[in-house]
Amino acid sequence: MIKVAIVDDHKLFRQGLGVILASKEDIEVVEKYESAVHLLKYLKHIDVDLLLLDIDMPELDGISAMPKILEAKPDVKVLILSMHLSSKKIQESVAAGVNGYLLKTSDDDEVAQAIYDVMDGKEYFSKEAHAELINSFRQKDDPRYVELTKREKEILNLVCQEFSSQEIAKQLSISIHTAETHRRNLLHKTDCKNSVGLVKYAIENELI
Amino acid sequence: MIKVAIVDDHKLFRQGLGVILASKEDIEVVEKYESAVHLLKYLKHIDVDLLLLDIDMPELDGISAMPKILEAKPDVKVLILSMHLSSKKIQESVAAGVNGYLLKTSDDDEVAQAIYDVMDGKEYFSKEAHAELINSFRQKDDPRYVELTKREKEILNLVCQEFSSQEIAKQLSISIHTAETHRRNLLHKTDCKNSVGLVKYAIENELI
DNA sequence: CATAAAATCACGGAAAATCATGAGATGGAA
DNA sequence: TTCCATCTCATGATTTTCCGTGATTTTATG
Repeated sequence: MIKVAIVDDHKLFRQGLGVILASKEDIEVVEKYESAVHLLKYLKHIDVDLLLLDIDMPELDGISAMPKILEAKPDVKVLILSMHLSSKKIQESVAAGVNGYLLKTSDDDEVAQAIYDVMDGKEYFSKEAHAELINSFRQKDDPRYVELTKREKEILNLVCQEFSSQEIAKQLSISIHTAETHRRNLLHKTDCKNSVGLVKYAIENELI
Repeated sequence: MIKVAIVDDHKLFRQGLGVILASKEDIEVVEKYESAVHLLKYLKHIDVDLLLLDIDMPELDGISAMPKILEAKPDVKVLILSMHLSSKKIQESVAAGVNGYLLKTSDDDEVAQAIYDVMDGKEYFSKEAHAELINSFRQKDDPRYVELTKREKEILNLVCQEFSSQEIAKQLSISIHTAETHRRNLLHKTDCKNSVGLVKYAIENELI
């Protein structure tokens, strides 16, 4: 029997998925947690083979929790089960060390298949996740696409908090000229006309 | 038996909730639909007492579908089952004629109770939904809260499209002074420091 | 019609953002 | 070590935004 734990803040979803998986051969739902924080509290002391992990959760999201999850239980397999079809989320998930990525639009058979695959040492990414990744690579070939540097993201964040360049400079202990240079570079890189565009860019790309 | 249909784009959720509700006395899950569009296609010809309706769905969201739902089946009861705890959504739902509002964080017992209540001719709003509504009323009593005028929303839209006051004035064939006055008033009304705040306000309040 | 709300226009000035350009310092990768 | 990206700082100019204030016209509504 594969021992599975479900981590999702929607109780109805936890309950429903639990019932569905319980009817599968070889799969046993041993635990359910309403948040990554709850999971981490008990993870070390429970016997579990695989986690079905949601991303959107209060306090601590699934991806951010990955380092601590792997620290507490290095051998546990992790399947992301998210509603988001976003290349950024998928990439972050992979970088964080998950073994697969599924959508909540999938059905019980796909979840079961993913669990079997992952427990077999393979990876499992849903068809949609795959397509989304491929698509995002195309975008990267787009000359408009550019990565922002760490510092630029930092400045962007402060801009989005309605701080002026002067205030940003003060907070980061840099010259206002530097802050303004970063803003200028941000405008160029993102191909925006003004800070209004920057906010929208930041929101669209989930940088804030 | 109460005949219930589930409308949600997450198949896992539909399946899970279906299994859970099937185990309840007096409740029979007769149909499941992956979108409001699918529901509307068949609604007229099926025998159903109550809909468990999600809000976030591709093509047509649950709230926007309400007029057509009630047109196709005026006597059907509708329970919103959403992940969003947003006073705006709740208000829109009520205005659209739903009989209750539940969160996906609730459990099977609450859903069942809500179904019984609604079929009894009562309404059912979860504790959280209630609290959120009360809270939003407080905000309305807050002197900071003000409705934006039609023209202001128009200007806000253009601001959010990265237009300068000059360009806005040109597009609307008004003086730049007028455009600036509107922007000034927008900043005051929304209690923002600069246009960056305006964009965020517009996005949060779904004005763009 | 009267009153209020909304939309319009205007002036002057301070602050901030945007643009063009150049250049030194740093730290990591080839 | 050389090279490159990043981060840093700077000057000078122009445009845009933001603020305070006040006023007229238009529109909606009781």
